[in-house]
Amino acid sequence: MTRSQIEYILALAKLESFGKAAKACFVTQSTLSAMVAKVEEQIGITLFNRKTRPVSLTPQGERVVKVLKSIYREYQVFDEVVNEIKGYDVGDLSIACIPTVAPYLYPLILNEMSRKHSEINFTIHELTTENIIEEIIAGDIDVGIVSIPLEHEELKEYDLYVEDFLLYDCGNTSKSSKFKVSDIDLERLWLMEEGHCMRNQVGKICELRQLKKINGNLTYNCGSIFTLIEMVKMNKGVTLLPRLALANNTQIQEHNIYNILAPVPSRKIGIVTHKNYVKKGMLSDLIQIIKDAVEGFLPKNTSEQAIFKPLR
Amino acid sequence: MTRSQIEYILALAKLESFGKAAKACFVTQSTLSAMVAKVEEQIGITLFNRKTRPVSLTPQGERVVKVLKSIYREYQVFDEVVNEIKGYDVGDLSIACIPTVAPYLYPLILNEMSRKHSEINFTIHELTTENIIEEIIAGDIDVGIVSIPLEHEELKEYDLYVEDFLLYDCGNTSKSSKFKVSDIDLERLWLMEEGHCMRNQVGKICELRQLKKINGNLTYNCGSIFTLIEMVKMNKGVTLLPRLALANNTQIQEHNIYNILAPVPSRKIGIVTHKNYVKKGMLSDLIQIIKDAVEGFLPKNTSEQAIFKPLR
DNA sequence: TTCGTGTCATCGCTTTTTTCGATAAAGTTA
DNA sequence: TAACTTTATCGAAAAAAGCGATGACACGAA
Repeated sequence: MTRSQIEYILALAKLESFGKAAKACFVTQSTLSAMVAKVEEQIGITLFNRKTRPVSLTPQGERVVKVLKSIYREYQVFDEVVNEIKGYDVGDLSIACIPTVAPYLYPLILNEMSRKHSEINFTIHELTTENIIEEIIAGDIDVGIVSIPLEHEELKEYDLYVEDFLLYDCGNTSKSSKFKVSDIDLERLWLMEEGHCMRNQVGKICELRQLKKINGNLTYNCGSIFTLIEMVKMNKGVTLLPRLALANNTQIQEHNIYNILAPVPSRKIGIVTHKNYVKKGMLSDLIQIIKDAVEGFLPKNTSEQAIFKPLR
Repeated sequence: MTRSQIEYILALAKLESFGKAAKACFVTQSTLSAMVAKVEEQIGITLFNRKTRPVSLTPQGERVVKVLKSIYREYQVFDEVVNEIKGYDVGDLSIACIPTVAPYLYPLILNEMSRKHSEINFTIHELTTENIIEEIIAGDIDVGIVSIPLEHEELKEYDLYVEDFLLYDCGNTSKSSKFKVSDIDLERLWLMEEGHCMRNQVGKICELRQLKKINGNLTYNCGSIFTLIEMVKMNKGVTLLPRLALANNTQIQEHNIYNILAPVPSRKIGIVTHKNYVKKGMLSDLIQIIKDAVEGFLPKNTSEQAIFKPLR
C-alpha cells in the first residue's frame, strides 16, 4: 500500500470516475484502474462498485476510505514538517469565510498574508457555514472563518474576536438615539436569506417575541449583505449589522446607525479547521493577523456579552 | 515514501543499528541502509547521525520520526479495519498491569479473553505505572491497567472500577472492629517499595499527619504485594490492602482484616491506551470483561468516595 | 435488435524501484 | 596495526508501477 495508491483511491472515491481520477492524479486510466484493483485484491475487500453509474463506494469501501483519509492527512503533516524543517514557507492555503464577514475582513488581511508568505498560494472562498463545514471535512478547504461555536465533532475552533451588532434603521421617526433590541420594528425588519448564519443570529436576537413574523410577508431574503443594506435603505427598513460592516464602508449612511443598549447583541467569530489540521505555523500567523487587523474597529470588552449560536 | 520505508526508519530510530533494524524488518542491511539513505535524499534532510555509536537521530530526525510514527499508527488502524471488515479477530494484544492489581485481576479475566478471542496472541506484563506509560508511548504495549487518573498528554483513560482499601492489622490489640484512617499506627505501617503507585496511594491516605515517619526506620519496602502481606503478618504490622487482594486469597488471615470507616480510602483502576489507539472492538470487550469479573468482589457505590491520584 | 458511445478492465511492454549478495569503506577495540 | 564490527556502495535480479492499445461491458438512441 503506497502513498500514491491511497491517493488514487481517494481521488476515485471523490470523483466517482476512473478517468477523472486518473487525470487528477496525473496517470493514465489504465494505471489507476490497475492500482485500485491491486489494492482491492491485496486487502481482499471490494472497495468500489463499478456497475453503478457513476462508480460508487461499497459499504466496506466507505469504512476503508475513511481510514485512508487519515493516513493521507498524516502524510500531509509529514510534508508540512519537512518543509518547515527546511525553512520553506510554501504550499497552498485555502480559506473560506461566511458572506457577512468576508467582504469586510478579507480586505483587512489578504495583503498582509500574501506579503508575509509570498510563496504560499492562497485561495479565497465565500461560503455559508454549512458549506464550509462540508469542505473542511472533505479536505478541500484548510481553514474556515465562521460564527462560533459550531461544536462539530470533526472540527477544531479557535477564537478570533467578538463582534457586536448595530442597529441600521433608515426609517426611524423617534428622536431617541438609544435603542433596545425590543424596540426593533419587526414589521420593517430585513434579514439575510436562509442558509446564512447571520439570518439566524439576527433572527434569534429579535426572536422570542414573535418569531413567526420574521418569515412573514414583510421580510425579504437577501443573498448578500450589500443587497441587504440597499434594501433596508430603499425601503426605510431596519436590520442589525455587524460592527465590521461599518468600517471603511461608504455604502452605509452613518446617521442611520444606532447603538443598542445592553445587553448588546453580538456574535463570536472564529477559525475552524479539521481537528487533525496541522499547518500550525500558518494558522497561528493567520489568527494573529486577523486579531491585529480587526482590533481597531471593535469596541473593547465585548467578549462576555450575549453571544448567539448560529443554527446552521 | 512507502510504508516499508517508514518501518525501516522507525526500526532504525528504535534499535539504533542498521543491522538490527534490518533483521527486525526482515530485509538485508544493505537494503535498509539504501532505503534510509534514499528517503533522506528525497526529503533533503539527514535523519540519522551515523558517526555516533550507536546510531542516533538528528534533531530534525526526531521531528520527522514523530510524524512518521503517526503515519505508521494510521496504517495500523487501516490493518485493523481491514481485518474487522473481513470478520477476522486476529493479531496481538499486549496488556500491562500494575503489580498490586495484576495477581488478583489477571486470573479473573485471562481465561475468558483467550477463550473469546482464540486467534489473538495475548502478552501479559506486570509493570509499574511509570514503565507502562513508557511502553505504551513506545508502542510496545497496547493497553495498561493502572490507577487513574494519570492525565497524561499522550494517553487516553477509561474507567474500570473503584476499589476500596481495607485495613490489614496483624497486631491489633484493641477489641474494636471499627477503624478510621487516623487510627493507623504509623510505627507499624508497611508499604510497597518506591516505584509502586500503591506506596503513594497508601502513603497519601495515611499522610499529612506525619509523612516523614513512613520513610523512617520502621518501614520496610516490599517489592510485591505478597511479600508485603507476609511481612505484615510476621511482624504484627499493619497496612492497607486493596479489596481485590481479599478475593480468593488464602494468604490473608481474614480475622486481621478490618473495614475502615468513612471516608473510606479507595483508588480508581482504569485502562489507559495511547490516545490514537484503535483496537476499539478488543478494548471495549476487555473493559466489559473486567467490569463483569470484578463486580461481585467490590462493594457498591464506592465510586464517589475519596480517590487518590498516584504520584508515579 | 443493433449500433454507437462512454467507461472500465486487460494485455504486453518499458521504466522505475526495491531487494539481494558481495564487497568496500569507515569506525572501534585490542 | 590488526582484528572486528558496522555502514555504504555496486551490479544484478526481481518486483512494481506506469503506459498505450485494445477488449469487454453497459446504456441509450435509432
